[in-house]
Amino acid sequence: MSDLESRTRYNPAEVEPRIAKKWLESGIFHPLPEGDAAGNYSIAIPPPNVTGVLHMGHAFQDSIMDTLIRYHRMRGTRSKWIVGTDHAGIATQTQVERQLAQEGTTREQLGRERFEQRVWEWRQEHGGTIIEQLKRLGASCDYAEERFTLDEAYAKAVVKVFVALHEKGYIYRDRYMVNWDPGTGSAISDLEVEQREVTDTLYYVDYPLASGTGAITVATVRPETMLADTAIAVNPEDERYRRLIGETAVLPLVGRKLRIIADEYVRPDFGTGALKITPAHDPNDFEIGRRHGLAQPQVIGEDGCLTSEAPARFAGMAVDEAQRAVIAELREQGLIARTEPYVHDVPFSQRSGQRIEPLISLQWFMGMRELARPAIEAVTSERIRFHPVNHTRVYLDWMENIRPWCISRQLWWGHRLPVWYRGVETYVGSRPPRGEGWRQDPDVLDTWFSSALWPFVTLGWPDETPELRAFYPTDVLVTARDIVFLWVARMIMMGLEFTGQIPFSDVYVHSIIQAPDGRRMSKSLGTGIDPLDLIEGGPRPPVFAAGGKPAGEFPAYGADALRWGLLAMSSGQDVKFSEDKIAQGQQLTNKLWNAARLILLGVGGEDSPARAAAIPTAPEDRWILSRLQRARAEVHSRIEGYDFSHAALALYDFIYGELCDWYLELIKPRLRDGEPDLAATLLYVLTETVALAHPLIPFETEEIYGHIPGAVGLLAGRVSDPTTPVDEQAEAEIGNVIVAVQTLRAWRDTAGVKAGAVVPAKLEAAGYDTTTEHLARLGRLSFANGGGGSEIVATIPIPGGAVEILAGDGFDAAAAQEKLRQRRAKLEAEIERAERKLANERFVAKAPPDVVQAERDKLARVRTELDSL
RNA sequence: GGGCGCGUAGCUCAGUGGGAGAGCGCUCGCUUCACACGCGAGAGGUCGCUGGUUCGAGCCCAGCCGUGCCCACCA
Repeated sequence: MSDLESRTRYNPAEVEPRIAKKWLESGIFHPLPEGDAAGNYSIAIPPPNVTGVLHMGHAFQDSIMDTLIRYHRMRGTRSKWIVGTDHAGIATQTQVERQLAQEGTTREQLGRERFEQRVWEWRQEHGGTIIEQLKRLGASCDYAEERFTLDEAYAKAVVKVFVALHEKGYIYRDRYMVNWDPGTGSAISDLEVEQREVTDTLYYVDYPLASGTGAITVATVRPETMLADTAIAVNPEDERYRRLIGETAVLPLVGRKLRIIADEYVRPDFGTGALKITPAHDPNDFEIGRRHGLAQPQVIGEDGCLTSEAPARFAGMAVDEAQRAVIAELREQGLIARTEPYVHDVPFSQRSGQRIEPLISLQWFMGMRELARPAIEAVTSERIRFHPVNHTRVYLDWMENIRPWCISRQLWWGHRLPVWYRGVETYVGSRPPRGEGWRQDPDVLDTWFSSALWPFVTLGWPDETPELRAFYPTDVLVTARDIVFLWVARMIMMGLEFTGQIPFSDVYVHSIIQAPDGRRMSKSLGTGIDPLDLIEGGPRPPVFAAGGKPAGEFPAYGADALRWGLLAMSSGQDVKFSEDKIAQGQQLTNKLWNAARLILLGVGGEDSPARAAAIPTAPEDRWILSRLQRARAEVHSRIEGYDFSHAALALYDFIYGELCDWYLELIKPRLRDGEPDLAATLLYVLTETVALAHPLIPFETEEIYGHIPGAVGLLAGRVSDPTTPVDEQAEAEIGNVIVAVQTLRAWRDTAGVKAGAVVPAKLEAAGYDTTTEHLARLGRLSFANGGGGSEIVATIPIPGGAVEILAGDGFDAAAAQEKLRQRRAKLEAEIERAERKLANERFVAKAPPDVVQAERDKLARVRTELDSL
């Protein structure tokens, strides 16, 4: 216990690694797969990228999940936090390719097999980083069963799912318009595309009519795609063009004849009302082309260069180069009628940051309509509930308009498609059919395909394992809203399709933590911070230096302070990161540490195990047990309602504002007297306080618990759900003392009474029979018994009456008088207001009776107080 | 274009019908024997604007202003 004596500051740097080690060795985090999911509690972690390092979003999300898991574990529910990492196709491949580039080589030079091996080696080396960081944060995951989305068992499950969905006809191959990402050289899904505002030039280009009677002018921002035009479309209702429908125009630079067609899609009020149709390079034109049976010549290839279908002089040019060349020729021929700057949204790849090149490609798709139906029903029937609820609508809107998912990726790192080709034959299965010459599809699956199976494949599916029975369905999915569609929706669909059960019953969508300047936290913007720098101390980036905080270093706040601060920051909204909240967490841990010191050192080393003293008689003891019970109820219900900021603040208010500010101050004299019943109560209160706080600030509470005489095992594994009586009478008695002491302190301050001076006084108030000594000590008064004769120099109203100050040490009588005068004025104003309100007939008639009664009570109370002055 | 949210003390944010709150910052006072990275006491808000509903509005409704995010195939 020596560190308790010597350390007046809580020292997380020393405590946390030591406690983490104890937890990991204890096996508490690894529940046996017994019972069923209905009786157990489980959460599947959103698997971080295997390449990743912990960022603030993880720290936040993991603090929430750990709070839930620890809370349920301590309530005696078998609780499992499924943990692992995601192979993260594009992200990981990009990282390793970057490394190869530094070595002066490329994946192509290495070849597929050796490249994949390199990635595995890379994973071996760096894949454990984020898991170690989770441990440092105190996350009580089941590390004994860490999963990886490319593990052998996982891969088997992925193949099984692919084959099954193919057999049902949901997975199919098609030549279709896809989002081609020139940066990664792969198709990507709609969800990986983001719109960015771009200023382009809108070119008005004249297409001469074949009849030689003039020209039709079209507007385009992508003149280079005109080389693949196959028609011009106008709105059938557009009077200006009606006579031209069915005629032909001549495609400049190419000479191809273009039919002028009518299509409702064309908006007469935009541009010239005539639209050039390029089925191979624009999603809308693709649809229009299909409707009208147009050819789909492709002039831009997957390499981002013009193909041989473009006129020879353009073939091989990069897209932007081709654009310049096309414009130059059009100008030469006088075919550009005019240009104007044009601001619009353009698709970019979230992966590579490059502008998406829409083109037609042969890819594998997954039809989602059938899978979406039960996933919609699961939410409308409230078998799955979103928190906050307004995400429900967003989910349903997206699901009801769901579109096919392009699942093939032209990458090497990932689950390779279980598809085999020989000539014109295609076979789908885990292994190639008998016979020579079968070649596997080179593509891999979108990473989210395997992620969608996470909650059940991690538990052993497709085998019927005890783990699956014990922990599936999981209870809650904790995530940010940016992957609700990408991941959550797909897990619901896949879970229902393959297990027949919802994968989780609740989805908690938490806030996104932004940098203090309101931008998103991002390493590349310089707006991110490493949570470890807050835990252990580290550089404070300039963006975080604002608000009085100097540039330089973060102090070592410790994991508990970080966790508490993050929870306190959480809300339904996005929130700006607040270092002050972390500091508040540190303040709390320090306060709790010193409260523990006072108690543990105060009760002596004697072996007095914590017990609720029979039924304590001292009002302050009954008060703290009552307040503890209320705090317990409050914190528990906040956790269960996914309201973590209020849980954190309720805990803070109890520890700081009740336990430390009042209870410990009230019992100090008794503590010095070494009263045994008090020791028992103190140890009980301390034990239950650290138990209540443990899910939020696990390290320190575990450390303190270890110092409590008679404490058994680890707090993290302690199961207890005690209740202590709520005691209204004690709450009233001590509540009055608190108000009275605060009033007296305020009076002393303004009256200029020396802070340390004990002032002679007389108590003229009811309700302090059992608490007179408390009032005297904390109010620094000495109550003269009987006597009298002394002059009353001030009267201080307190609940139930007043304290009369007798002539004592010199103080500012004028200031005291002024204080009293102010109080009187305030009381008179309140009386006036209450009287006016009660005189209002409509108020008395229409307001609820209890409100009216409360107003009457208040008026009576205030009148009494005024009279006593 | 559609949808969702936000605008409360200098800063970051609580507060969904009955007399405005927290943390930080600021001011004043305290080396009180758990904690001076502490303790005590204060100052500081026309609750974005306008109108409405109500006995009563920061809270409900409408409009406006400002601001953020999500979805969406108008060249």
